[in-house]
Amino acid sequence: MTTIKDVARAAGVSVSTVSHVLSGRRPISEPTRLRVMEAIERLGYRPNRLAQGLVSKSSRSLGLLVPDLANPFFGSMAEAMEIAAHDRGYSVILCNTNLDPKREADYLSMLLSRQVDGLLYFPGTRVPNRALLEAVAAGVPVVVVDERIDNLPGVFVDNFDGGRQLGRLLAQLGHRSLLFIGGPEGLPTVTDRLNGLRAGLAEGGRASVNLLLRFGEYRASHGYEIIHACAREGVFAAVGDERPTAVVAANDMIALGALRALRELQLHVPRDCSLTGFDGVEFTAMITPSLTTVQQPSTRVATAAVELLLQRIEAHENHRDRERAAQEHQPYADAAPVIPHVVLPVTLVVRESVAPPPRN
Amino acid sequence: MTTIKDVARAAGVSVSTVSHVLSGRRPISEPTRLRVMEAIERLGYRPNRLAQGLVSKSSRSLGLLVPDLANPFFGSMAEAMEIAAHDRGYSVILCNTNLDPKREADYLSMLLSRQVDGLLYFPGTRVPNRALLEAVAAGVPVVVVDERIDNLPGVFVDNFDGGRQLGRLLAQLGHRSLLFIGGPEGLPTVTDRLNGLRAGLAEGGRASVNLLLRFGEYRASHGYEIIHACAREGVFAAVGDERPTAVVAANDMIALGALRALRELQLHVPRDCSLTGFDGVEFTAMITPSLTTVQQPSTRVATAAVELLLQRIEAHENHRDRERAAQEHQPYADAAPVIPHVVLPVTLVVRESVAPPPRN
DNA sequence: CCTGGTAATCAAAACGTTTTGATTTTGATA
DNA sequence: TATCAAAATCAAAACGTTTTGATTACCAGG
Repeated sequence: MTTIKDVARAAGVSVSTVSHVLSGRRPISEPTRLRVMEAIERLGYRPNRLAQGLVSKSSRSLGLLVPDLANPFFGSMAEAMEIAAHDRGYSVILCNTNLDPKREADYLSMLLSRQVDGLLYFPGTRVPNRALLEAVAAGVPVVVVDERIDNLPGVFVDNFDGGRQLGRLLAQLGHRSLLFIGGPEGLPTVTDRLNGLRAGLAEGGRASVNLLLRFGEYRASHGYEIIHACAREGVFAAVGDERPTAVVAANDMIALGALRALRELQLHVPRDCSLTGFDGVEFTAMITPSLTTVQQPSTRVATAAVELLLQRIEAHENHRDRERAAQEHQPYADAAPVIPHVVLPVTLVVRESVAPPPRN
Repeated sequence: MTTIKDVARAAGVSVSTVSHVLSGRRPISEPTRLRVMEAIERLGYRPNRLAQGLVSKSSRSLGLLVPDLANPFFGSMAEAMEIAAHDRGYSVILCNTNLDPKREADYLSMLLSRQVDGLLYFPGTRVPNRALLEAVAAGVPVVVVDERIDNLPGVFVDNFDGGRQLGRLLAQLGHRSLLFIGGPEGLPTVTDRLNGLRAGLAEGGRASVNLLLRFGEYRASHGYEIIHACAREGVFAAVGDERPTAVVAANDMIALGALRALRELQLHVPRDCSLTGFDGVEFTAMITPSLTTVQQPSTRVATAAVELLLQRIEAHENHRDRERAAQEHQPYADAAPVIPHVVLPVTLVVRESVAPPPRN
């Protein structure tokens, strides 16, 4: 490894001069600058970020905690976030939590050890992770994404509105009996989408709709099993308003599994039963039938999250500096601790998987 | 931040004693050990990995360069790799190359700055990236995954065999005219799968098969467009052995797009045309019709890649140490520079998307 | 009762940077 | 020509660790 010392020696200047050439924090004469640059080039010098981080107390990296990268929703989110972070000079340390609180705690500790400047966190469970709250208490800037946690800053989509648009659509088509397959019960995304759905159905003129609720995981297998379980219970053999004529899945993966199961039950989508998803991942446009879903602006969500996190990081650093400068007196209490929640709009994408209910 | 110094002071011992308690490299008396541990606990001390890395010259982190996380194939690979790395005490820095050589070079430089111990690299183009080769030349251990690069160590699946199994299957079903939709022309995975396909067809008794070749990108849109383009050229209107009765896609994404297009052309899969994919990502089991594909053991590939990389890293470190110890004489030339290539087996998964060709 | 090895501890150097105070040089102004 | 500020440079401290002699205390073997 060639170090800044080697460069200094090669250029015949002091170490600090090389540093100043690189950072531009102090004026350097043109001839010296050129000599230094030449030496850097010639020796292939690359500053050691560990050393930089040690003195600057900032690693210029973010921790990304995500439940399940195999899910393309999280995949594209992670991709967009990494790109946004890279654009602003930050690296991303990937952590696969698998929704396991133990793993999360483990990762959090590692990330703090690595002096990350901030955390991008996808919650996957209802109760906020203890270790996360400790990290927040320890002063690490955090932005929560996708799933709301009340007193933490975050970026989300308007899940209620998405649900409402679905509800209106289905009501207008004439559906009076729905099966809602949620993710984990009580999770804000699930609850908001469901409440939105109810509101939309009401707006669509269906005052009283038969709404069957099931909860579980955000996975294809869950959608698949719920449908089969319902079938075993005779749900789809019922008549009149007892029989659901549409399945509303809380996300696209669940819908995918449900679609598979419906097909195995010889229920044609959308002829015998409509189906909707949520998130709008790429494959929903490609499958047969193409899936009616609510599209999240994933890139915008990801960018907004990184943006917000970097803002917080800067604020945090300034705060620390100010504290250090004026440690003897507290001139004014901290400004109102507003917790920013960015909410982005969603778009209903109507595709082949919905139709009026069968009449019989 | 509480540092090792604070702990030392609190426990009434020297800094090096604390370090030895933590590392176990020198004996420490039980009472002292307990006092130190208590202080660590009480102060919530967490060693600063930047500082550790600076002195140990190892950041205990790996760079992961992946073309496109939105693709669930790469998503699950990345997930499995991160988990394997984490299990062995390494963190993963995520880099989204998007197949852009400029971005790759950029990331590589950043990763070297960050003193990563090794690189996990998914090549996406035929010509190996210049910057990557420079990194290798600079002595950074690299393991290439999925796509072969001849003189770099790597982990791959038996693409030829996968192609062959598909060929045998289709030949046995009676197909005599196929459309192969590849990824980028010349890419080893594409070529191997195609050559395997040919071999399989021959083995299956179809000495001469009409094989129409198209190349492009590993994306759904590519499969979609190729099918439509072929239709415009009248490929599917041809008669006899001119008309392909099966479409072999070089991966699942292409197959997904092709399926969509075939459906738009009113060609039923598999009645009018069979279809196969490659990789075996989760959704292939869920779509309609479920997709016949070649399953990669992604977790095993990922684990093997991490394993191999860590081996190389250790070897590299020992090598450096030995060099330093015995710098005056070269006792023996380096052992034969064997480039390990781990090849893992694939599994043909036959599902609904294939059938005998229509007879007419 | 000495000898030597090991256990236990400490002090100091090193890792590669940035930052800061001090010093010298330069150029313009009075 | 003397003065002063700004420009240009350097030396040294600091960041939080690990590693490595060096030192002391202890105990067993002769």
